[in-house]
Amino acid sequence: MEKIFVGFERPLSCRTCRMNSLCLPLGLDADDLHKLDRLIERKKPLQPREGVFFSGAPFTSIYAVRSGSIKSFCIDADGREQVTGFYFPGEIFGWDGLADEQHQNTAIALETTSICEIPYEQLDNLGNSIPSVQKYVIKLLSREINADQRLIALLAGNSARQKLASLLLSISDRLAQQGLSSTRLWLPMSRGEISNYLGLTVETVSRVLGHFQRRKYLTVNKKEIEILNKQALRDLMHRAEEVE
Amino acid sequence: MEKIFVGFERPLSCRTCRMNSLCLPLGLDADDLHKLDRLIERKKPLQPREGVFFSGAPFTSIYAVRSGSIKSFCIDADGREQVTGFYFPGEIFGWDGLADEQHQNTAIALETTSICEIPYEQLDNLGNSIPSVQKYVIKLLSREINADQRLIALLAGNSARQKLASLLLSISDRLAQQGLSSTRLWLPMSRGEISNYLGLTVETVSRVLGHFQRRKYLTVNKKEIEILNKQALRDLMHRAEEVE
DNA sequence: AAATCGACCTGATGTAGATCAACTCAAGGT
DNA sequence: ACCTTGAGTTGATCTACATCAGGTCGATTT
Repeated sequence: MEKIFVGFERPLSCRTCRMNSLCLPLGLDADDLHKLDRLIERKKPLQPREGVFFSGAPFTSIYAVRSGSIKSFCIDADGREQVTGFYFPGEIFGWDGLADEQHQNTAIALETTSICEIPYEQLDNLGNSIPSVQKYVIKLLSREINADQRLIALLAGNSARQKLASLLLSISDRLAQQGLSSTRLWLPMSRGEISNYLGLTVETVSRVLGHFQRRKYLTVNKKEIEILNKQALRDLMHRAEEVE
Repeated sequence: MEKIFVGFERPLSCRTCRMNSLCLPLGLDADDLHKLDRLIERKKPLQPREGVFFSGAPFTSIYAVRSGSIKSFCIDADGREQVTGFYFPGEIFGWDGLADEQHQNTAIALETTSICEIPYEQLDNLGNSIPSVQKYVIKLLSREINADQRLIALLAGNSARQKLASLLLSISDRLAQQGLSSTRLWLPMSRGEISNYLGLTVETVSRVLGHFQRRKYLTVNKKEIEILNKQALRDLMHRAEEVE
């Protein structure tokens, strides 16, 4: 009684999913993979702005992005939204609910997005019989910690140009990992979401993009970015000053 | 064949350690607790500025602070130090090495500090036979993620006053958790370390402390802080503006 | 006790990025 | 076709914080 997927994408199982080297590369044998397969729910695609989970909701699952993109954010004490992450295909999100069994963040789709839902309790049970599953969960969590700490370092000690260069390069790298172009990118999030994430204002993001364009580091066409001089952006992140 | 601890502190075992409700509250029975006990090394106290592990070193263990305090930091591409965390008694650090089996950060003692070393491989093995150990490791990691995300929100969207108020309240709360005073605190780190952590300069930290003092929110005497009006600091974090 | 040093404070000035305001442009709606 | 709406850009101005430049103080050295 195989579950049949009816959308426009058809990774019928984790076995044939082109993400499986990114998403849950557990080194499972065919039998275990089958077990994993059965617990993962391939949900129907999310509409743009549709929510995956909401702040305060009980934690039940983690999620893998299959296509599209996700932003997660929290609302702090004074009611302002704070974007905490963007997630692209092959990436896993939703860990924020694990500590207190209740989500801290809200996660919404930035565009039409399909995701796999992985019920945590079942993953946990699977982990009891297959030790590598637990280990992989731990590895994913520690990667999230490293990513967050990189962001902390970025926010604490860098200029607007450095922050934006860093974000663009990060997105470029992450898209490249799934075999997409690393130089022509489509930004699924708005300028407001970028600026919020980086601790800047929309105007500054706009001006920095203009600056990069004048310098011929890239071209901007609405949400489409073409990176022309990746090295210049990389240099910018290291040397604090730009050479004229 | 009990292990005898010869320092000036004597939590002979996790069983009698006054931290055990914070450090590893695993709900283990006497037998399992004994197993845990045997793998934990209680190291001799660290001198101020002495290192626990260094960036690039292979990951072998995680560590619990028994007394004193730790700062962790990384050196980014352009050679600048970036403080990524402060750790107080009852808190666990060292997770940053798990993802790549190699530490991203360096951790040093801020004062005379004693720590417990928990070899990760052995903890992992213990986890194979006692499921709650794995689960607790996962919980600790997800707490670290939540803490990092709070810091991200703080760095991205707040003023110098809000950042400093937030740090002081966080330290106050964490000291209170171990039954110490939440109003009289000793800051083990320098102004430079605080400013670096918060993405500010020493001068700004100094001026903000001066400002808080003039407002009678607290008194400052070198590294000794007495909080006089905790509510004012809390208000500051929420309402962006101060009432005159 | 004089000199050195490092951590911290304080004042004057500079500036990156915020804020305020006006405008363009594309997408819907009527 | 006209109006509305919201995202994005651009320019003028403002300001929180950085930077620069002295200071004080206490600990350590000579």
